[in-house]
Amino acid sequence: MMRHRPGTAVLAKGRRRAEAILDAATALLIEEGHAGLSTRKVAARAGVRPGHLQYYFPAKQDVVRALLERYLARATDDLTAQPASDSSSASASRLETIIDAILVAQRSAEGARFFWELWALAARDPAVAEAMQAFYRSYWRRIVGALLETAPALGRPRAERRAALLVALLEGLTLFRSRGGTRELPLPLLERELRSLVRSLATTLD
Amino acid sequence: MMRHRPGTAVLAKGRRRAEAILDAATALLIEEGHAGLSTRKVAARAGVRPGHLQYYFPAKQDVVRALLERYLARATDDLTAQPASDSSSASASRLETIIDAILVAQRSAEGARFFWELWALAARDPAVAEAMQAFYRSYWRRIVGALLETAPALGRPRAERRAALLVALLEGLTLFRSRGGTRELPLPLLERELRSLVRSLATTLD
DNA sequence: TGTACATCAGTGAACGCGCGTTCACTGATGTAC
DNA sequence: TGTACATCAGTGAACGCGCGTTCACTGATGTAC
Repeated sequence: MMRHRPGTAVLAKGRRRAEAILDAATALLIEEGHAGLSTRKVAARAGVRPGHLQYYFPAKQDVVRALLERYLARATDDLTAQPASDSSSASASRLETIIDAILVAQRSAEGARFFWELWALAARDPAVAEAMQAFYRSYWRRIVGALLETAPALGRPRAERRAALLVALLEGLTLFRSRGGTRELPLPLLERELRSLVRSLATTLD
Repeated sequence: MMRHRPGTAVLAKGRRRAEAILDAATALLIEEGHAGLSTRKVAARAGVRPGHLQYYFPAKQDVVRALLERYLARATDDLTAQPASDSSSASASRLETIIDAILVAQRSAEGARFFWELWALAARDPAVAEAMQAFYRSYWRRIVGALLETAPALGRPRAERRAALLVALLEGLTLFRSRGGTRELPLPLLERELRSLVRSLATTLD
C-alpha cells in the first residue's frame, strides 16, 4: 500500500508528530552521538511506538535526512536574513559579521557537537554527505563574496582559495571545541587571534 | 582465569597474530569506517575465529585503543626522526618542513580517512579521545616551537595561539579532503595558499 | 635426547541483546452528501 | 445535522540479523630436568 511521502504528514496533528520525531532525533544525536541514534530510542523519546515511526519515516535514513534538511534550511535562513542588529557598528565589514555569526553558532557545545555528528553520519550516507557539501559550498561562497567586497584587489581566484582555508579553519575549530581539545588556550584569546588572521587574509596581497 | 595483558602476546607467533589483528582492524576502519568495525569482521579478516579474538584483546575497546596507540606511536616517530632528506634546501625553515610532512601524510585519502574515523571513535571512547588529545598537543607544541624558532619576536603566547589556529586549519583540511569537499578547488593551489599563510603567520606581528 | 608439564594458541557452539523493519489490525479524524 | 466512507494515526507482536562476549574444551609449543 502506497503511502504519502516520508515526513510529509498532511494533517496538523501528523505534522506536529513528524516535527516531534525530528526534535527527538536531534536531541538524541547531540546527547548520545550518531552511535546512539536508533529508531527505537527516537520513537520512545517522541512518544511513539517503534513500529509507528515507519509511518512517518519509512527508514532510519529518512529520519536523518529530514533532520539534516530541516537544520540546514534553518541555518541558511539565519545566515541569509542577517539581522540588522550590528548595523550599529558600521565599521564591521560584512566578512567580520559572517565570521562572528559562525563563531557564535559554534560557541554552544551543543551546536559544535551536533555538526560534528552530522559529519560522522555523512561518512555513511551519501545523501547526507551531499547535503553537507551543498551547505558548505554556499557558506564558502558567502565568504568569497565578503572577502571580495572587503578587498576587491585580491581577485576572485585568490579570494576563493583563502575562503576555503577559512572554512577549513572554522571547521577545524569545531573539531577541537566539541571535545576538550585546546583546554589550555582560552577560547576568547583564540577567537581574537582568528579575527586578526581574518583581517590579514582580507588585506595582505602576498 | 587471569590471562596476560591485552595485545601482549608473549611468543613470536602470538605477537604476529596480535599485529595481524591490528592490521585487519586498521584496514577495516579505513575501508568501512567506524560503523563497519566489528570484532567479527576483524577476526575474519585476521584469519581468526570470533571467540579467539578475545584471547588477544578481551574487549573491542582494547582493539581500538591498541590500534590507535600503535598508529600514533609510529606517527610520532616519523615526525620526531625528521629525515635529513630536505637538508638540501637549507632555506626551508623547520616550520615549513613540519607543515610539509603533515600535508604529505594527509595527502593520501587513506590517511585522511583514517584520522577522520579516529575522531569519530574518540567521540565514544574516552581513552581514545585522550590519546588523540595527547597526540595533538605534542603536534601543537612542535609547531609552537618551530614558530618561535622562525620568529622569536612573536612571543610565546601569541605563537601558541597561532599554532592552535594552524592545527585547526590543518585538521579542517583533512575533513574536506576525506570526502570530496572542495572538489572545485585544486588542492595544489590550496596548499600553496596555505604555505603563504603560514609564512605570514610566522612573520606578521599584527 | 626424552619425557612431563605448564603455558600459549586456537576451536566451536552458544548466550542474550538491541536493532530496523514488517504486518495485520484498530481507533480517530476529516469530508461528501 | 446525521450518516457513510475514505483517509490518517496509532498499536502490538513478531521477524531475522549481526553483534560482543562467554565458556568448556582441544591442540601446539615451549621449558625444566
